[in-house]
Amino acid sequence: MIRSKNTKERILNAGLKEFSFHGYAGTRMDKISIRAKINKAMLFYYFSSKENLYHEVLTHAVRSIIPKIRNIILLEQSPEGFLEKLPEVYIGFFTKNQDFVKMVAFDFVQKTDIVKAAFEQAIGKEFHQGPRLVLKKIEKWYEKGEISESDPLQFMINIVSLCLFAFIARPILEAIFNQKIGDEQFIQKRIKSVINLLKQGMLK
Amino acid sequence: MIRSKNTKERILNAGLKEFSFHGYAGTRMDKISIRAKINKAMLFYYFSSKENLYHEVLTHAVRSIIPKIRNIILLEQSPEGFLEKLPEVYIGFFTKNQDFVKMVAFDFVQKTDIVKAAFEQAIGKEFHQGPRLVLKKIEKWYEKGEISESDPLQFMINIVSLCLFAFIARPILEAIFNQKIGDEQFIQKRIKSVINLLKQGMLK
DNA sequence: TTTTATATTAACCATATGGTTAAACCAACC
DNA sequence: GGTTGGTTTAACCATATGGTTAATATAAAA
Repeated sequence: MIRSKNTKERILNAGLKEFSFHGYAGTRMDKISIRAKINKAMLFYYFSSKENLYHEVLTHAVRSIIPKIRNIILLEQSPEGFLEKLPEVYIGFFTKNQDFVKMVAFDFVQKTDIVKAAFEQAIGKEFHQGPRLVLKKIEKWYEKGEISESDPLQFMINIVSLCLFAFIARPILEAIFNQKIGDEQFIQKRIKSVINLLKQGMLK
Repeated sequence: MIRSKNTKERILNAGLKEFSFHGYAGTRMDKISIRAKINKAMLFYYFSSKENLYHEVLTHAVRSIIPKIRNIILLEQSPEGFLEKLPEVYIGFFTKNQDFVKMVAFDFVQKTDIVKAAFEQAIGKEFHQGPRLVLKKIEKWYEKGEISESDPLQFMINIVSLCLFAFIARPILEAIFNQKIGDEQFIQKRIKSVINLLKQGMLK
């Protein structure tokens, strides 16, 4: 036992990298094993199947982001604070976890069941309650006349779009506009731009 | 000849559907042939390889969107008009071409070379010139004091993010917020919300 | 009607790929 | 030292998959 107790973790890391580069269908089990520097059979020894490994990799990654976001999303009581802190935390996380973002992005497009399941499992009951509470909170802000967007869903989509899209579409944006995206300078500009737009555009 | 002169088109349509559902790696050639109701060998007879078929499907689709966007993006001279018309055209197109959006979205994440090549081929020289001109135009708007965002790249990313993200992330957004996205009502709300946010948030 | 060139198909092929197995390995416990 | 039980590996397997081929069907030209 314990011959190399980090084997499982090595597989998880290698899996994240491979899945994020090639998506579920495009990922090869032996490539993962090569990256993890172990025999391919170990993948099945520890994770029994490709689908299960994928699920575990995803759950593993999701668990690391939830707490950070939850605090802001649930605790922040003013729309100003909400619109100032969320972009910073979101973008900061996405910048430092581009593999994770890529992997989830693949699932945005389809395979929703697996991401959904991973989120549900990682978050627990709050998975359903959380979003509902947030939407309610936003609704109240509008009723009190603190924000100009009447539809809380649109309000949230606006925020998430601005924070996430650039990092998902990074390669194509770089190709079209012929500029580097993702370096420190860009990140700082992006955060500022998003916060400005959101505050000026949605606060009353 | 001409036994069924729409065979090629049938393949392209079936290809678009399959690629948009499963991505490049996840798409099976025989599934395409089944959907197109022809023998699998026809795919190779007309398109010689999976990669080439993918490329043709993409180019085919890209060609249909370019002219619409180009007009607004190049001809519109006022930031108000720009921010009012772009979201309507973008979102309108994305709504009516969700398969295309899905397919390109897969490539956003990686495989950029192929999308880029398809765009380049479909657009021609303007591929490089177009974006540069737009950025310059935006820069001038800022210099004249007509908009508040100083960085033209951020300006464009803000617009595209707000227009596109919801349609790419649709499945996961529906799962998290437990609401339908994509019906006529949502689309109209989305267009309004985006235009409002952009005008209020970026115009001076 | 025969010829010709394209369109279409069923059967086939080589290889890639997810997954299995049986044996070897190795650390700890007796 | 020998036994035990989790760990690791090389070799193997069944099937899926992109791609080919050779034969056939068919519309139009001769």
